[in-house]
This record gives sequence, C-alpha cells and structure tokens, in this order.
Amino acid sequence: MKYTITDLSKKFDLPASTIRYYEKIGLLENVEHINSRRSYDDSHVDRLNAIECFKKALLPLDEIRLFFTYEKDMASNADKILDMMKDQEAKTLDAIDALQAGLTHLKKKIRFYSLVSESVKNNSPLPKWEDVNP
Amino acid sequence: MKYTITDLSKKFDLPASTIRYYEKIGLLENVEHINSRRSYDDSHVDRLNAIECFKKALLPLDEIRLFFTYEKDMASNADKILDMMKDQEAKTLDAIDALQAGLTHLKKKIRFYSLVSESVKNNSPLPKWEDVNP
DNA sequence: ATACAACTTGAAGTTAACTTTAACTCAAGT
DNA sequence: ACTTGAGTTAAAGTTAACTTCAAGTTGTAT
Repeated sequence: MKYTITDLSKKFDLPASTIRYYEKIGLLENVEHINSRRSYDDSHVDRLNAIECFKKALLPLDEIRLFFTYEKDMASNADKILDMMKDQEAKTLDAIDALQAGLTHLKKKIRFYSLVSESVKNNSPLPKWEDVNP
Repeated sequence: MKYTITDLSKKFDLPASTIRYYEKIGLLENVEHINSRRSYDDSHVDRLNAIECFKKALLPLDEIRLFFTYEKDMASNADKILDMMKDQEAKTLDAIDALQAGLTHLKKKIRFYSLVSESVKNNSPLPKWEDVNP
C-alpha cells in the first residue's frame, strides 16, 4: 500500500512539516520521491507507529533514531537496546511518579478553591488551607 | 528565618541562576537585597515549594505566575483558579495516560530484546516479535 | 491555457525554561 | 594590602522539537 504525505498526516495527526522533519533528521528512511512528491509504504507506517509509542515514553528523537539503527542488526545490538529501554523505563516511571505527585497537589487546590468559591457565594467566612488539607 | 541564595539552591536542588531567573520572570517577589545580596525568608521557601509542586503537574511557569497573582485576591478569583486547576488536572491525567502507554511499549521491547539477547548467547534462532508480543 | 491546490526545498524563526558569559562588587581571611 | 569566594548584572546562548516562510514545481479541473 502506498501513501501520500497527507495520508500519513491524517493517519497520525501530525503536520506534514513534521513528517518531512522526521525524514530530515533520519527517523524516516528510504522515502521514495515520485514526480517530486514523497511516496510512503507500510514500512513507514510501522515506523511512525513506533515513533509515536516511543515519544509517549518520552524517548528523545535522537534516541529513537539510535534505536532504529541498532534494530537493523538486532543480534549484535540486543544488549545495547536492552540498556536503552531499561534506562528509559526508569525515567518513564520517575516521570509518572512526578505527575502523580503533581496531580495530588492539583486536587488539593481544587478542593480548597471549591470551598472558597462556595464561601464567596454564601457570604460565609473563607476556609483556611490547613482546615481543608491538614 | 533568613536564607541566602545558596541556602535555597541547596534546599531545592536548583541552580542559583534558576532562582534569579524565577525572580526575573515574577515568580519570586519582594526579594530583599541586603548589601547587594539577595536575602530570602520563609515566604520564599513556601513559594518555591508551590512552584515545584506545580511544575510536577506540568503547569507552565507563566500559568504558575498567573496563579500567584490570582491568589492575592482569592475571594474574587476562586473560580478562575478552579478553572485553571481543573484544566491542568485534565492535562496531567492525559500525560499520565500517555506515559503509561509508553511504558507498556517499553516493557514489550524489553521482553523481546531479552529473548533476543538470550538467543544470541545460546546460538539459538532469534525470536519473532509476534511470538513474544502477540 | 490557465488557475488552483498540493507539494517541494533550504533556511530562518519559534517556544519554554533555563544556562552561560563577561565584567564587576563586596566581605572575610591571611 | 591582597586574594578568594560568593554574589551581582544584563545580555547572549542553548536545547529539543518543531513551524513558518519564500519561492518554486506539478497534476488536475475548468
């Protein structure tokens, strides 16, 4: 199956400029140019799927590219890939922990300012932070 | 209690340049300058604590600053603050979801490349992705 | 034939959140 | 008095991941 850049743009909800950028930095390879237009196939769809997954794990684009070069000779590079993935797993877990702490903080603020808002509507005394979040 | 910039730098594990930067962009206010040196007090410690919490929730610095200005008249601004926090709560939850999806992807890669690594050591045939992660 | 939309290129611009640099001041210790 | 180390400033530089721009080309519809 063949795809234009607009096909992929829609499929992955990425601007065409981003897809060209990924090619430029070596994340997308072997892109055919037919009539001076880019033409992609399913290998590129797979690549973009993988890229999106890695991006969700916060892997930087140059690490993603490194992964793809390792992957070409995965027998020799399995251990390097494993290190990379385990490293990133730890970072991703840390990021989740930080987000969860942040979320807890937000929830406290939401609880407190809900009461503040209520008090204002009722002309009643404002709550104190320590009373709401002891 | 009074603190030098180095005290805060150590306490929050932030470079002094970052603390100066936060003052410059209005996140830290009313910093005394004694003998042309910055001198902080507990209100600044509280501020930095709050900033760190919001940063964990991915709130951008200019939103954090906006929060602090709203907070000065919290009775009038409770609803604005609530909107802001609820908005950010949704974004933070989305970010957690994305990270968890990313984590799942990493774990699959780790499973697969562990087997690849084993196979290489045993001179046995390499696994297939579909067999490992069906 | 002509207009138009979609695509092309390389280069420059954008954004957030810092970081670095250069040149300077100041107080304390030897 | 002199050195050292911590702090000061404004301005410029950095990084990642794009995005925008200007100028040109191509295929299709009228």
